[in-house]
Amino acid sequence: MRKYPLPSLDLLHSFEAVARHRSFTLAADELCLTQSAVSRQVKALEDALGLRLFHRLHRAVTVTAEGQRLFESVTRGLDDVSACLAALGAATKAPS
Amino acid sequence: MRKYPLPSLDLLHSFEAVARHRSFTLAADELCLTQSAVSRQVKALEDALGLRLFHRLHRAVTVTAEGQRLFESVTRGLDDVSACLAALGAATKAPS
DNA sequence: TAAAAATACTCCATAGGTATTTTAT
DNA sequence: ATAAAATACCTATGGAGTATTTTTA
Repeated sequence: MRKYPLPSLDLLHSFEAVARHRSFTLAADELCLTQSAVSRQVKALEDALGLRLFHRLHRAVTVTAEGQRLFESVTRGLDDVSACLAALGAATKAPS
Repeated sequence: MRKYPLPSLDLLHSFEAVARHRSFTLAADELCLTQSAVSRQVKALEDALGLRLFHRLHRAVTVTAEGQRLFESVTRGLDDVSACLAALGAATKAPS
């Protein structure tokens, strides 16, 4: 009886970065990970949700309709939490 | 140049469960983890943020003022993402 | 070709379990 | 004495890196 049947939230964080940059490589830079790791994270998220989130094109990545909806939702959430932490004067060091 | 200097979002998820249940043990049950693991996750989050989030009392756990603010913010975010995923018909299986 | 994503392979850090101790009443 | 959280210790897993392959314009 879990209130939130959610996927790993860390995967959502990576998803958000990819959607924002429209690039796995740039997202990886921001997240201090390799392109390889981000690629697998996004795949893991898509598998967990049973949704395709990105269109992999030749030299571009675009979000699917579902991806766009999720992106907006996650962005709202991260913005909100981020603002909350800033207001609380929380340390802003990156995770691990 | 990371847009969101956020802690591990998975830790926020556990934090939210503990704050809601006011219990590490019950949160652990919900999260399919042990009390031990949840205790360490919350400690890791508090360390990462440099904030004390809970008052550990004798037979009760209560959130601090900062914890309450964060709890409200995280709850909003999780509710929103959760609703979004439900609307998209995403699979609801738990993460790994 | 070239630029970007996917993947095979490997490794090891660390997340989590078990068992125990501590705490507070 | 009890119930809950913290912690020491250990182990296995899976997350991440490197190197390579695939894709497609």
